[in-house]
Amino acid sequence: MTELSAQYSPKDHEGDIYKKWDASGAFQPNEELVKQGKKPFVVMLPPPNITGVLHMGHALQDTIMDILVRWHRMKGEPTLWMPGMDHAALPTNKIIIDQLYAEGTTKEEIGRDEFIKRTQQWYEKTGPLILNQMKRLGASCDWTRTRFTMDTKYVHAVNETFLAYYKKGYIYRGARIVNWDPKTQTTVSDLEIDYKKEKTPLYTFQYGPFEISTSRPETKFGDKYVVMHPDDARYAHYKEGDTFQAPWINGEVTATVIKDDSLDMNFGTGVMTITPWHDITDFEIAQKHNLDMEQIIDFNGKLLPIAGEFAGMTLTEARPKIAEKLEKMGLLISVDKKYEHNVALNDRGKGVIEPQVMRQWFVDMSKLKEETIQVAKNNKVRFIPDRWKEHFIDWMENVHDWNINRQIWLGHRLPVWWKKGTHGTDHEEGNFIVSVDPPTGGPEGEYEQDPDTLDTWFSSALWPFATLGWPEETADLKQYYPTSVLVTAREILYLWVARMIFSGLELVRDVPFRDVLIHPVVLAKNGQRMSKSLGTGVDPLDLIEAHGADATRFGLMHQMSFDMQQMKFDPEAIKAAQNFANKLWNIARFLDTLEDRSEESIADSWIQQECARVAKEVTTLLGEYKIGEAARLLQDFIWSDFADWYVEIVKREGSPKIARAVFANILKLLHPFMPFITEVLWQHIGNNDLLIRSSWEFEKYTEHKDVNEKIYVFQSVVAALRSARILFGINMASTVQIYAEYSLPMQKTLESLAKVQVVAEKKDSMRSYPVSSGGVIWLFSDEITEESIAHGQAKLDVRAAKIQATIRSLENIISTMQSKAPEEKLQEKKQQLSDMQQQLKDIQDSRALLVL
RNA sequence: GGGCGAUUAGCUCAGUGGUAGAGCAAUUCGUUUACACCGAAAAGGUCGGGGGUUCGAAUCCCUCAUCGCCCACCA
Repeated sequence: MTELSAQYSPKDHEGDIYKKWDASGAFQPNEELVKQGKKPFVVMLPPPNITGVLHMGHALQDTIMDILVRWHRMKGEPTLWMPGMDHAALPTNKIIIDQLYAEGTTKEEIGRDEFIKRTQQWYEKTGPLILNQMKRLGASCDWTRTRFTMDTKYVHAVNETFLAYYKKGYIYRGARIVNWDPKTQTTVSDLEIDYKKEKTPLYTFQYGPFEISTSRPETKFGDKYVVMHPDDARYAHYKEGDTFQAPWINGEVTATVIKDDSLDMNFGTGVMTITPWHDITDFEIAQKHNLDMEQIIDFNGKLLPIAGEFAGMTLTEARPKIAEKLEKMGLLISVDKKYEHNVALNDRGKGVIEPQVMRQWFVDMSKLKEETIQVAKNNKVRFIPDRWKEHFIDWMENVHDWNINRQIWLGHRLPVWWKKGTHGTDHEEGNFIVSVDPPTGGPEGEYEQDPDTLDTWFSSALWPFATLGWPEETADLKQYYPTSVLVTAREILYLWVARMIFSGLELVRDVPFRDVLIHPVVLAKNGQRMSKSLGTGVDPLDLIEAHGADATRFGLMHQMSFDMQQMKFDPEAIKAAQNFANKLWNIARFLDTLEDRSEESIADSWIQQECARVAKEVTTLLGEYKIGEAARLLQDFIWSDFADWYVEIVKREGSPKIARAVFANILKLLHPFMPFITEVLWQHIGNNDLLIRSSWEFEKYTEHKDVNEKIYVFQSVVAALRSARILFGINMASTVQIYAEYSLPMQKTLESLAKVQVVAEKKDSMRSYPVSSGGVIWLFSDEITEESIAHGQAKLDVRAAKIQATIRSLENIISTMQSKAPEEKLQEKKQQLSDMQQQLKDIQDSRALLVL
């Protein structure tokens, strides 16, 4: 057995241990067990962006998954944690375009094929970075099954999905208003928009007989409808369809009155004009009433010829000029400069969204949502914490159709083939074929593939089954679908989780996972978002480097609870966890030096019993996903009970053999949380097998009240002696004589631990001191002086006052409980009261004796 | 506008009706069969404010305040 260094140095072990695990095949599910019919435990890694690097959110999420996975593996379940990456269409697209720009070229210049080649090269270069970072953290994924959303098979699954949805009529092409981002030249889904508050002047203009307010005069060129609420008394004399002439920006217009109940009568004048092509609610009104629509703004955010003299200007240029012109025409009534409204920005790149009416591909959600709502309602998919269930159902019930195509080159190209020259024209109808493979020949001539690609989430939605081989009926798919639990962040509940559920239900006919575990958001300690620009970011790899992977994991778990929506991350927690790891290390080091003796003490029974209790509780807690609580319980048990009490006792009496056996169980219990150090120590104490593959089996817990009682007396006597020593100012080095009126458990050990000598008879010169478990002990030391007695008296008064307060409250409780509470509870309180009264008496007695 | 969460010791947080807790920091003491990344002791809190229910509230209810997040988006 090699000697352990005085301190645990993670760097000396983590790399080797990880290699051992990986080489042993422990990361792969045990297929034998699957064949025997054992239910597998399966987790899909939410695929990180291939462009990404590990941040604290990942570290938290990966640790949670790894703990669950390691625990289930130890419980003897065939366990699969499937890793992979997402192609991250938008961020990668931007990176490649920037690279091309730096080289003085553009994507148009190099062409689509070359562009795709470049992205593939780039993927190969950066590919595994984040997965390798996960390995540093100890993630026990089955790397032989690593998947990427651009794998050939995965691409096939995406195409098959599109085809399947199309055949069922769930995918349609239609002219709808979409969120267009002129900056990145693509559409964006509703979920990927951020709103920013901005102060914008709110202009009120005269429009025929009406006053209308707008913050966007630059969109108003083509407005020819005024809308008001049908119940608005102010405008009751106008009828739907009435027309009137109004002088407007570029001359006289004929406007029509429309009544619609979606209007807010209390806003402004209660009348507005609409711009259906560039405003979502206006579009809805126009559709409802079958009104004309006209495009005002082009796809670069510039005004079209309809704007007359303003054509070609950007919106920001045009706005003040138009307001000025209307003012000169005498149509400007007022300007509210303090008006605040929300500006829609693209999450990625922060381009200002300019709604446009475009022909796009949509997924019709009306049918798909039904079953998804059902599985949430009947808990076939459980949300943890369950408060998210209602949110989820609410959102699902109000879900809009999903715009799935994007105007970028990077991603999964739509399996749609257009008769040459028809895409994007007015002759689209009937001129396309949806097919995984390109249509061959045909009398109609050549086809060309739709230029657009699919929303990244369209492919991510297939993750739980496309990774397992769907649409083929592979063995993996049969064995490992549905998966057990999805661990994810709140922010992608709709974006991703919802879409996986309806995709799984629709395509594989079962839910993709049973439980959805939603973890808190990691914030900086001051409550700010972690970000590089704010300087609040913490790099988990720096933490691993400085404190070790185990400490990083354990520190995070120690701080975490699923009940929180956010956790303010304190790096001190990682440092504390490092100290804990070192403590564990040194316990092992001490046990090495302990020579065998063939005796047992009650402390041995006690620690075995406590370990069994903790094992039982940790098992229960993990089963309820209470990982933070389990971590805290383990640390408390190992540090306070095992190290501070039991190890001190076993130095002096008892069975080193039992000490080692309990320690081995501790390593097992702690392994899911701190895999590296526990594995190192497991090897060190002479195990040939790997801890990662050991079994989660422990002694059955049975409570021995007599043992507990003796340990309690022992601990309280030792504590009393320590207090007394300080109170009476007795030097730590000198031995104190004591006499107790009752038998002391583990007397020899107690003498050594508390530096006392137990004498057989009470001497007159002894001073009394109360023990919290009841009774007094008597002690003598030459060092007790008049002054220290006075000090002791004062302290005892303080303690007596506290006990008196407790007694009063207990008496209160008992007197009011008499009639209502159950007898058992009453007895418990009565017992507590009599204990307290005894303690108070002991203190009063000892105080009196001190005065003597 | 709607919703969710948080508010407990200097800091980060446990604590779901019955004697207010942990870790870290700060204080004092201490090298003893591993660990000073340690041990021991002592200190620190009218549980965000107000009201209510109850014999009894950090805990349940109402209300207000502050902070954070999510959803919707109204000219």
